[in-house]
Amino acid sequence: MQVLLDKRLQDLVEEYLPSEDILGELVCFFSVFSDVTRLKMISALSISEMCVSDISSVLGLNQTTVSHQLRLLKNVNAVKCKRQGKVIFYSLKNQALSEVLLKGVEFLGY
Amino acid sequence: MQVLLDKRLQDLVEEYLPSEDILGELVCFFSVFSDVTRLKMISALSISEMCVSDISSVLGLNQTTVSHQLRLLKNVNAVKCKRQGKVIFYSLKNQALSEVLLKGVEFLGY
DNA sequence: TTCGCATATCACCGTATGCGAATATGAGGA
DNA sequence: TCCTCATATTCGCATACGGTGATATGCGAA
Repeated sequence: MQVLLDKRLQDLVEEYLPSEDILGELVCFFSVFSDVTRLKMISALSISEMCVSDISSVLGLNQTTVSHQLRLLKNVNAVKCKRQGKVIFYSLKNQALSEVLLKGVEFLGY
Repeated sequence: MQVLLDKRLQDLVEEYLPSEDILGELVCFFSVFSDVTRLKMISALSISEMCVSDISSVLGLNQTTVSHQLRLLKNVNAVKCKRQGKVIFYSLKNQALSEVLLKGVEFLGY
């Protein structure tokens, strides 16, 4: 195996490569977008806050599935929730989420 | 299960929800960023084109692993390659990749 | 406090994914 | 042609992940 990379480039890579910690956080963040169910949920929530039943109903998903993914989205700080009586409303925590999604659409050329 | 969503919002969601096809492509695209190994490779390639051995060497990854992930990245149009004798150089296909990565970093607050 | 309803958690299953050893391919040089 | 070397592919393994039925939790109403 013949390595062509010169020392200067190797140093550059080592300098700019994010730390293992940050890489892990990035993976968590981008994992949000790497599943069809979550993409649908993000899309829906980018239009309006909704309760679990709303999401479940409008997207035709099992309530358990929605709940499962919402916990995941909450764990990575993608959504926040507020309780209102028996109902819990979820909403996107950050505009950046929609922007990232748009970047993806842009990349695909739509 | 009590659905609170009104008809207008439901229509909006149905209108703006990307088709199953596009959702699938988005998932493929974002999957690029949802693995530490691939993130490292993208980071490295955003600095300079490199051959497989370079990537393998500078990132301390098994050659087989690198090859494996490069194929995946090529399948989703994230990288392109050019052969030069026995060596094959890989590079990012599109600036949007680095931009998306930056959006992620931005979201995390770095 | 007991009931009903919205949501969350648990437990399990099937599948997808990443890795790496062994092996194949394919290009240049002898 | 045959050998070498860079890269790709195959295959099997271990693990992670998504979905879902059964069940738990927590809140409001009665």
